[in-house]
Amino acid sequence: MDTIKTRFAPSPTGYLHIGGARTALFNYVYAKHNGGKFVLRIEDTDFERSEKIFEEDIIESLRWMSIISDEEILHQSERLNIYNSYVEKLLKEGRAYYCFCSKDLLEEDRNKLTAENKKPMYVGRCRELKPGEEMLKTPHVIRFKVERGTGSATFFKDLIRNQIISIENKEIDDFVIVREDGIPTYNFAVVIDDALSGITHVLRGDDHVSNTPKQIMLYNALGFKVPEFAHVSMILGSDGKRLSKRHGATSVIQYKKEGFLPEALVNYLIRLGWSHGNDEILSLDEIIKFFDLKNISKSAAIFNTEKLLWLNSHYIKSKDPFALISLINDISEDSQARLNEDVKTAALVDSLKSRSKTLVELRQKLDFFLNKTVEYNAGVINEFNFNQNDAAFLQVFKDFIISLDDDIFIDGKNLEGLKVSIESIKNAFNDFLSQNGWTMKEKAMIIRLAFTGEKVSPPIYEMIFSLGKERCTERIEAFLGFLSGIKN
RNA sequence: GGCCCCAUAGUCUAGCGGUUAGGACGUUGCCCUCUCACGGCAGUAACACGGGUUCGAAUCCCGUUGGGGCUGCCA
Repeated sequence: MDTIKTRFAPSPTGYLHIGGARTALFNYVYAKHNGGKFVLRIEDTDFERSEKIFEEDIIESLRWMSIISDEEILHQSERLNIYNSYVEKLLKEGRAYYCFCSKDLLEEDRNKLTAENKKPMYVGRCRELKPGEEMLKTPHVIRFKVERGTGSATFFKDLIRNQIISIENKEIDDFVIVREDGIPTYNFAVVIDDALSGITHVLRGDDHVSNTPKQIMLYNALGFKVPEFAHVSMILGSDGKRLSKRHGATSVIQYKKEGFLPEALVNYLIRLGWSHGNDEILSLDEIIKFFDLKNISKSAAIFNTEKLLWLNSHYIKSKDPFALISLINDISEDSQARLNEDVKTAALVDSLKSRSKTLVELRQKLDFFLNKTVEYNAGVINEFNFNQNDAAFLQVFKDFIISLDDDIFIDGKNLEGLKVSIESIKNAFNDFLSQNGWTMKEKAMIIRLAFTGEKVSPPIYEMIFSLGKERCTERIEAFLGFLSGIKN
């Protein structure tokens, strides 16, 4: 048996969307599971809509998900003369013919057939034509001559359904294989490329099932070995309709920008339509290890952002804070300050990572720390009836901060040291509270508000550590000032 | 319209002739707790419908309904 080889062949007419990403993933893990090869091919024969930036986006998005081509990436636009030689062959053997019907005429035919409630197909006007030299100088396309024997059908076994799908030839048009501009169409180029590059298994979207018989005819006419086919169901939007921009982010790059980790997207996408028992959390390596076409679902799946967010928060939680800092910096806008890769930032990131579903959200929660000063909001603060006693507490608390041992506030990247520091702050603070007969519960909120201006914040100890003595005392004073302002 | 495909909770799924129909997301309640989270525990909710086949069908067959795809000189 041949070594298994799969491919992902997108057209660079848009950013890589999650449906394509899932197809690429299926191809990649199937090849890898079987010790085979995965290749990428750019189907850029639609010159009108293909753009280089989309191609770059596709490659970069796949690379981000760790999906990398095992061979040089092919471009159909560079293989035009290869296709030509095969067209000649078909023409010579009478398996293809020139068609001079104008687009208007075809349109007319189609309308007529549709009006009669018939399938709009090419009527075969030029099928038996023997054009001379002069005629060939006029605009024409080349069509494949589909065998018309009564009852003739084309079939293939779909590996996902594990079932033969058969389509009668009368349902299939004499489809165009070379356009008027001499560029081959998808159905033609794809067959030649797959055959020539030795693709053994074609895993693609459900939307290609009706193309498959056409392609099989071409494989046979060209004398190529027909590969195996597996058609994966599509991803639908929350309303059960085909996924589109209406459903929010659809491109891989958008998910990256919104703070998703590639592990989460990969895990989500593979579980959308494939399963391994009750396993939910799967690394790429595990997916490759367990992957089997038998476990791919036949039905379409609705994309569910909630579950993706859950997986993303899972992977965020499992990461080292310094790794998170650099991931956040990677996706930060130019206008945003870069996070320092120091233990002060790491302390907060570490406590915030279980509170964030995306990297973007995590970064937002760091705003209070990144900003020079705090904006206090009377509305929020008035929800708590602070009085003179609270102001007095803050004064004492400030003294407590100042009294803290300077050795606690370490620098560098020492996470072990961080644990010790947090423990020291915790112990000192608890002593401070109990000596005065106070509890954490009754004092936490005012401290939180003083440090951040918000009702929600990272834990107090981490904030004391990360802000440091000076910024803590500054904020306490600023808050005290604000409090006296709203009292008057 | 024609052709093809699909059908277990709101969502993703396990199941492959005999199960109290399992897991996960979400959601609800409780516990933990300095806020918010995390975590733990508990609850919630499904075999689209109708016929067969069979001692027995979520599982096999047929039909209905519903959904999706294709019906381009796009891929």
